[in-house]
Amino acid sequence: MSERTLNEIMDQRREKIKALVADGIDPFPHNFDRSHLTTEAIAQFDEIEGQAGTRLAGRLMSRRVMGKASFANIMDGSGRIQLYLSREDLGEQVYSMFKRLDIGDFIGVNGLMMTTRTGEKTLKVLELTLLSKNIRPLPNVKEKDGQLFDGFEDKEQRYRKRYLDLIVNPDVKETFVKRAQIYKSIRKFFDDSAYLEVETPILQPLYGGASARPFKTHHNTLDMDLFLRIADELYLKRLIIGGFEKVYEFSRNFRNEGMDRTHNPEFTAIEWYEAYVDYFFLMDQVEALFNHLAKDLGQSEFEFNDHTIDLTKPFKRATMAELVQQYADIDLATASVSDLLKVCRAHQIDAASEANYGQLLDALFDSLVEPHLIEPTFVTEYPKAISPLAKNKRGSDGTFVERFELFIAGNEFANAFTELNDPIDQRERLEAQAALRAGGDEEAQTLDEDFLQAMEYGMPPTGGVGVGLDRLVMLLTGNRSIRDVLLFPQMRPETKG
RNA sequence: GGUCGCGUAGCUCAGCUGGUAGAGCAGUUGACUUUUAAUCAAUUGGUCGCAGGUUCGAUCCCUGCCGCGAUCACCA
Repeated sequence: MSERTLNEIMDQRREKIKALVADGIDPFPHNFDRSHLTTEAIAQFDEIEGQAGTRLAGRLMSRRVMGKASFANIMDGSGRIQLYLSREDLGEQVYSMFKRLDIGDFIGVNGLMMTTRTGEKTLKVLELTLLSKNIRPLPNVKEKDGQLFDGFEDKEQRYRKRYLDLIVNPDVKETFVKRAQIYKSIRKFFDDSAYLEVETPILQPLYGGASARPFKTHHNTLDMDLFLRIADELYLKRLIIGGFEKVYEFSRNFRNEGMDRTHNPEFTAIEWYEAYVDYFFLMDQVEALFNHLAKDLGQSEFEFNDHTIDLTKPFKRATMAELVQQYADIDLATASVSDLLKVCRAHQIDAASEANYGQLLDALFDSLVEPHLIEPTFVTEYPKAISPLAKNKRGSDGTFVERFELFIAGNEFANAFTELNDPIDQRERLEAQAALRAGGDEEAQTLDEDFLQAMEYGMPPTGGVGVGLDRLVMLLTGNRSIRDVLLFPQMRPETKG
């Protein structure tokens, strides 16, 4: 990093500030009254053309000085507009101040709309006010007809300095505007169905509701360790027990695990719970939610991971066993645990020799089936062994539970079950998880005594769903990396050497 | 965590399997009153990611480290 060169540029700009102050110009005034956004001024051109008093503000993005007259572009939150400035209109002093401005400065202008010889709607500037001085050079970007030249493309720097990315790369802004639309659309979906939006603790004395390793922190006054939540499930269920019959939460979760294209240490899930419904209801509801999102975004097909996904067609449904049977080519009606282990070994699938039927089925599913699930597909009937919070499949021998996951383009998008509400069964299952933990499984769930007590007071039949929101945003915005849908993705600290 | 690739000016990139670096833009100075990646002329700017090693000599070859990307393993 050549600090020296950069410092020269920055020194020059600091000197400019001193010179401006010496001339009685405030480089950082406190406000500016705008009459229009840049895009409004263009859209309302016919009404305001030629009328003085059009006041715009924004960041100076480019400049073309031709002696006594200049063109420039400013950018505000809505877009860009061209300015025309001349010595004749501004006077010697202001015009020469303009010539000493830098790309990146904020300015306010007052003038009138006109059309240039080449037909571009342009503000002819009669008054110019410096609003904020830049001292650090912006990435140098040329733009023509919406096309960018040179630009700011270093992925690492774009994530580290997202503010620059937002200034310079317009589609980045679009992704986050869309993310906000998606949140709004989800809220509307649930609010319109009489759901209550709730907030539950992020700092938890025990963590649960998912299988993952947590972040740990410490509260000084209480002198106790706390965990950042890995899921909000157990708290939402307490609310169902408490009598809120439909609740949802946008839950920022934290998992102390690996990072890659689809995993950030903190991420957002939406979870919702509804009393008296089962997973059949939830499947229809999830499908309706995805439909609703597609409709709100005005789109039915989405490009994601090299696939075109239609969210408005009916989603497929199949049991996990059917899919494993199909893709692993085994007859599950007769296959024993050791048969499943053999198939795992044959496909080089990592499986412990003491793994049970459910774990092996899940391992086969992950490796052999998941990648094939491109069209939206509900996979139903999960093994009980990997689902400690889900209710037994009705009319079955207890191997399977009433659970489904939604897969799109080989990725999981939703996880839901008919919730286990039998406090005796729940206690046994969490005790089994605790035994696994004692045996060294760091991801096994903890036994939350307060949660079990809550359930002992009685919990109605309930259905619950979790959807990974970041992945959903990836799907709906066509981004391949979770970092592209998070404004400030987690990065390793940048150190010298 | 494993494997592969990348890291050169503020930005975008060249740099011959070794002789201590170039361009465009940005910046600075000058010309130019309808340009739009404005143009023209001149000019500043570099610990070539960091640390070692090989060599008379390293941006280039080797080793380690740091960061990023892709991919595999685990998770949403």
